[in-house]
Amino acid sequence: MTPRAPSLQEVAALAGVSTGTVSRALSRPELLAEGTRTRVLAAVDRLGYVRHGAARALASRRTRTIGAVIPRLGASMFATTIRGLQRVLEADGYTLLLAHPADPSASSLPAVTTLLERGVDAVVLLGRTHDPALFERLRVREVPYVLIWALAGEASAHPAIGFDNRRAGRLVGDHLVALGHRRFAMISAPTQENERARDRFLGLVESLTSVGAHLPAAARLETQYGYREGAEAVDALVARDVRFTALVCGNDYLAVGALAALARHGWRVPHDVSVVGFNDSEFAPYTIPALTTVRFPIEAIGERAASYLVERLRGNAPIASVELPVELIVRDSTATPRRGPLPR
Amino acid sequence: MTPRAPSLQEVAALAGVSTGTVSRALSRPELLAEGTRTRVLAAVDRLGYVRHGAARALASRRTRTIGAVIPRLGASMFATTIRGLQRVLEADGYTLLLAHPADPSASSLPAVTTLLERGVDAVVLLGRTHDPALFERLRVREVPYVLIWALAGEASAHPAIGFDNRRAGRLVGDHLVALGHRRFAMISAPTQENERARDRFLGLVESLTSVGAHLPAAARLETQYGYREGAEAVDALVARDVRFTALVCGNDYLAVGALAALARHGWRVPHDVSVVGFNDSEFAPYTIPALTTVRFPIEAIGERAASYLVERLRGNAPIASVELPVELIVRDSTATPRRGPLPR
DNA sequence: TTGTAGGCGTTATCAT
DNA sequence: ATGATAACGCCTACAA
Repeated sequence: MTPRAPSLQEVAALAGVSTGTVSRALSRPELLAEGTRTRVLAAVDRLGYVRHGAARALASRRTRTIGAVIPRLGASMFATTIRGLQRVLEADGYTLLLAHPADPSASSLPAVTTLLERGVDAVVLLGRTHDPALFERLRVREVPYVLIWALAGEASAHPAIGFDNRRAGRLVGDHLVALGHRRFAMISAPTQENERARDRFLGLVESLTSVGAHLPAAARLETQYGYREGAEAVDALVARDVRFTALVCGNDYLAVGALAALARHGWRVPHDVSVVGFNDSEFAPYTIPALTTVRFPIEAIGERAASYLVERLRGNAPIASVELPVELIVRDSTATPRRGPLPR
Repeated sequence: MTPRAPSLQEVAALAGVSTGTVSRALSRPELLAEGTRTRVLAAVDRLGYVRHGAARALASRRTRTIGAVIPRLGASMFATTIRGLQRVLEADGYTLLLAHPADPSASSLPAVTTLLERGVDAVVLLGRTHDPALFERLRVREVPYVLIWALAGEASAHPAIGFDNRRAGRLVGDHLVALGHRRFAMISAPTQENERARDRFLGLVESLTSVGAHLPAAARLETQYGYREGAEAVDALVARDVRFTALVCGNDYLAVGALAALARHGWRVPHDVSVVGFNDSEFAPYTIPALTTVRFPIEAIGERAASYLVERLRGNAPIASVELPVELIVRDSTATPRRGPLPR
């Protein structure tokens, strides 16, 4: 009648062995004699026994749990990365514990503290900008960690797995410049608080200034990622009477929204305007006519981060930092250069 | 020099009190005398003490952890729901533990087992289709749970929080029928394995058959969610020479991809074809010209599920089942009925 | 190959 | 308001 979950003791009693043997049957079955093992596992099965994680953790000083601090979950790019993480971790018997800062630009220290309380064996941090106290905490406790969507060397010596957003920005700039564009506009996330948006912007500018092309302040809009926002940004550019022949969109949602708005204003892509987007999402907009895209290895980031940590926890010293490749998928190479959109 | 994390003992020693007092200072500070409390908290601070979750869990038989089984993470709809979950849970001191079935249509039982091993206080399950053995496990252990993206009464008496996909399908059908449409096409996820896709489809058909409108087999395409897939589906419909004046897309990614492909084929929306999408993602495509959309409360699902469980864990008996409203956002009401697209 | 027993760091109960 | 102490359920030496 007692609905309490069965314990090791009870399994041991039923199988006629000691608790130690049951424990071994579950974690290192190869150490047991064939007969004992089957008998024990049968008892486990019969009782529907499930190991007690907290007790295991307390005794073994390991939780087989990995924590991840992810702001802006809901933006599907990070969700896809998490899926990569989870897939690999699960294969090694780890579970993923999620935490997020109160607000995307807030400190991750409280989130990390939560994770440490939970006893995570390792931590995944998104981005490169973090409170130094946070790293100190991790160091003191000797908890391995890795940054994702960030690059080592970017003002930090932490292990990191990601790609170069700045290089991606340059890639876009170089492509458009080569097509003959000189007047640009850009819609992006707030560069102040979003380091990835900032890098993409900086890379673009780097490329443009090298050939004397323009990206005047009036042609730069910062907004949240989303279809609606992309469309509204284009409306704003039109309202401001900004002239440009190339529009760079900080991610693919913005790009798709922008395309719709451009069509509404009667501008043809790529005849009147070239449009380029950075492809954060898992739903690649490659087939949208004329939209050129930078493609990122978003799921690979998660997978690599997971393998790195798993290796670390095995006591190995895997390669600490990985820069994954970015790729430009060109859809507007034919028409160069454009007439340029006219004000309304 | 020992990098071991400080324990309750050490804090107690430093503060000159017993471990019990330190424990209370952290969980129920109001029980302590003003002076003792500050003294203890100072010691906590000084040592950088962090509670040991496993030990806490072992002693208190509570982990303050909630598990969620989410297939297809990466599809941003679920990510947004998770964010809702997490936001509310965090406010009550809970942490979210993620698990997922090996493959979206596989049993969730192993995932739930993992979570139970971790000692989760409650479980969130996505969808209504689950192994009965799973519910049995939860019942035996008296672990509260709730289904999300599902409705109670849908062949189950489990607590559930979601919306009626079937009703959403009817909503779309009724709208299009009222506009005068009689020839339909639909692009959706595989209805065999995706219960939400199936419900949307069934609802649509329900509405159509009531007025004798068509949705012939040749006009139904099943594919994965994505821009590319939406575009390819339209190409396939064209290739098959299917005639329709209304196209229903199973989610918004498909819809956006389809719109692009329709444009490529020279069909104007909504002049030649009405297009409707179900809005799963957080990036609402409402501003895309002429795209009519069914909007779902995806984040609210997570929030409600979290509050429900938190209340349950507090020992209350909150309302078990919630049906959230869906909303049709019409963008094609003016033009009725259409000429209908011509084959290529 | 299997059993035994000493922790692991809290919480909760019971005194005081 | 505070202290002492017995669980909590398992893992892991170590012994047999």
